[in-house]
Amino acid sequence: MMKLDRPTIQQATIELLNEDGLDALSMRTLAKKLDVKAASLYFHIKNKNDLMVLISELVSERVYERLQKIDDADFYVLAHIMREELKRIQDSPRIFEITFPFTPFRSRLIELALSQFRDMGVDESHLTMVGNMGNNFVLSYVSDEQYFARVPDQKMPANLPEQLLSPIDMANPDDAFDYGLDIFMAGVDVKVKQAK
Amino acid sequence: MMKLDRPTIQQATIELLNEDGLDALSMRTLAKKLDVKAASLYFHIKNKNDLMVLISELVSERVYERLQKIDDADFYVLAHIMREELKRIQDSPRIFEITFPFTPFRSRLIELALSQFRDMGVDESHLTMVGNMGNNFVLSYVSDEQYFARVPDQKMPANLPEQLLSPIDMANPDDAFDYGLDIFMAGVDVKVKQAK
DNA sequence: ACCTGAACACCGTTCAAGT
DNA sequence: ACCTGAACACCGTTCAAGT
Repeated sequence: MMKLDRPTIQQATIELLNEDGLDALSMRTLAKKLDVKAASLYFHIKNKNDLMVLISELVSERVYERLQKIDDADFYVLAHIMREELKRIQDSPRIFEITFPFTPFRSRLIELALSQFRDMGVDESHLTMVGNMGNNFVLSYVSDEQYFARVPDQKMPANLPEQLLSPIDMANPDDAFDYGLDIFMAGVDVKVKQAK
Repeated sequence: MMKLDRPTIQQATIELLNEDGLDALSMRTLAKKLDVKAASLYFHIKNKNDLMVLISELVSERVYERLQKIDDADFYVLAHIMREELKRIQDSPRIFEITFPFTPFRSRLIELALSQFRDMGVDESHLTMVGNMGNNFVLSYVSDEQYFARVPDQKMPANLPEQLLSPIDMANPDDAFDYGLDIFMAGVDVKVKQAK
């Protein structure tokens, strides 16, 4: 029916991810969704890893484009936009974790974050550490959000100390994200001032 | 030859991980290493996920036992010991990420970390957030360490801005870890004082 | 009690062959 | 140029059958 091309494959991949998650995504299920045979996909994409990179690049591009429209965006802004775009695709944080990080748009985001930290006063020798840490914070946070949104409450252990971890206080996930981001940014600030 | 039991399987799994990594670990390769057929493994363990949990529990137990011997261990100590034990098994951070977190020893570690943060003055409503963040920091850090130790330098892009990211400044990975941990702990401190 | 042969229902990927 | 049938070399898991 529909002509098969990379954007179509990309779109179907995202739909499949949002329906059943990364573990259910195979070249065969993807082909079935597109009413095509698995082998056909290989005419348009090199392999499955390529497909994963395509997704991480799409997310990175969306984040990058949104940031272009904002003047003087700091890491607070970057982190919030990144989280929003990651949340649009189920398991996208895991995809970021398993793919090679230095693809075009993702590299630009890294450069951007690094320049933001440089502006905060972080010295060169610690820049990549801080950049990685900021990146990992956002990825892990959204990964946890998506994980606990899927794990049914019953599977949570009932004998936890004072019910502390039940739904991982995802009651106010937005506040919790801001709180964590504050911790990170305040910590960076302290270290910058210490160095002076 | 050797009698097959859970500890033997556990040991072989760790050796296989340290030789070829998680992606190369299959029930069949594991069986081959033990001079046994894949089906035999299922007499001793429920399934592959069970095996992954076994590994995460082993690491957690080692961390827990070491912490028991230290009086007044704070999160600095916990994080350092956790990193050391994670580093002993290739891809163990990824195993932590894909397995259910509330297993016996791992739960104890979580409780321990939470009580450490409580002692620092973190209030109940933010405890799990801070606990998750500390946990994610250590896991992501070791994951990155192991990742960049395996990716050959040639695969790194040559056109990065000022060579900033080349070996991800893994020149002094220990200092970088301390720096990141300082950021986190200092940030927590700031937020605690803010709340007062 | 412990192990295996054989099978089932999947994978990712390749490639000659079709249109 | 684009798609497919068929195959290859793998997976995790089950289970009747063997000892």
